[in-house]
Amino acid sequence: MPRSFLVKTHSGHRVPNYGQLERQRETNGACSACGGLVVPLVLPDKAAPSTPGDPPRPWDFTSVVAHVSLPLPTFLCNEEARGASGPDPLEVSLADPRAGRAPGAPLRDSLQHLGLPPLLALPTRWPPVLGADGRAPHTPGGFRTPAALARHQQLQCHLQAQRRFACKSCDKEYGSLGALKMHIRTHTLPCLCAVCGKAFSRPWLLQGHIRTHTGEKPYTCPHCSRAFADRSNLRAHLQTHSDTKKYQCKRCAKTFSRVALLARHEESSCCAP
DNA sequence: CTGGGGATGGGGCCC
DNA sequence: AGGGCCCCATCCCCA
Repeated sequence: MPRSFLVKTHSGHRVPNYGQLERQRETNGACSACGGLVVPLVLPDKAAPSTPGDPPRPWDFTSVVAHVSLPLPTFLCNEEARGASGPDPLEVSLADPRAGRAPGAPLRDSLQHLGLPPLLALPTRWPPVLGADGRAPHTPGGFRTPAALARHQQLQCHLQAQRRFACKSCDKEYGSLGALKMHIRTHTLPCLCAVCGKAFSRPWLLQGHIRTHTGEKPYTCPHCSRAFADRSNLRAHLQTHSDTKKYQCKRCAKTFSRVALLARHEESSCCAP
């Protein structure tokens, strides 16, 4: 059996000393070539006695040190992991220090080559050094505990809700950069009328204005054949043909075709109780 | 005072 | 990301 990837065994004490391994990692646990981690790995020990049918016992495993090309996240933030090409948890290479470099074959292939079941066990305590927020370094979206992930997602949700895009020319704020850019055009007025020089914020506003010069009225009322240059004005006109006006006075129940007419009525002329 | 046309502004959505 | 479009709103003016 080719076991050239084995660089350390714990024949004296079957249970690996993770504290020692972690101290080793802190001192020289990073791969000098790619910065990946060198972590303890538990593989079945074919030499250990085992009873068929019995669950494997700790002493049935041999702990080795393996080269992991990327640290494995424990809990992923969906938002941050989306779009990121994170490593397949099984795409882990085993290092052979005697060869001087990682063999390149994924751990899954190595285990299969050895006739071993895929990834019997990764040690439960091989965490990389974690930040104060529980996030594993070099692992976008990776967290050590569900609680750390939940805290992170709650914070991200809060920050997203708080994110506003403010206009520097006035005090308006918007929820997206696109909305802010659209608003900024109302200050810059980049669309100029070639006839009178009047400036507009958007091209279609300029087009509507140009119709005042050309007299074009492309929107025709189907009831009276009256034509309009603006669709909104046609819509307002259509209200005049309607029996039921859209806006109604709450005091006298009189209806109006426009909200402005209703407001004017309520402010000045409505005397009903 | 009322009704309505004309012109324009601006946010949001879709492609 | 940007343009086109929709919809709503507002102001001005006139009959």
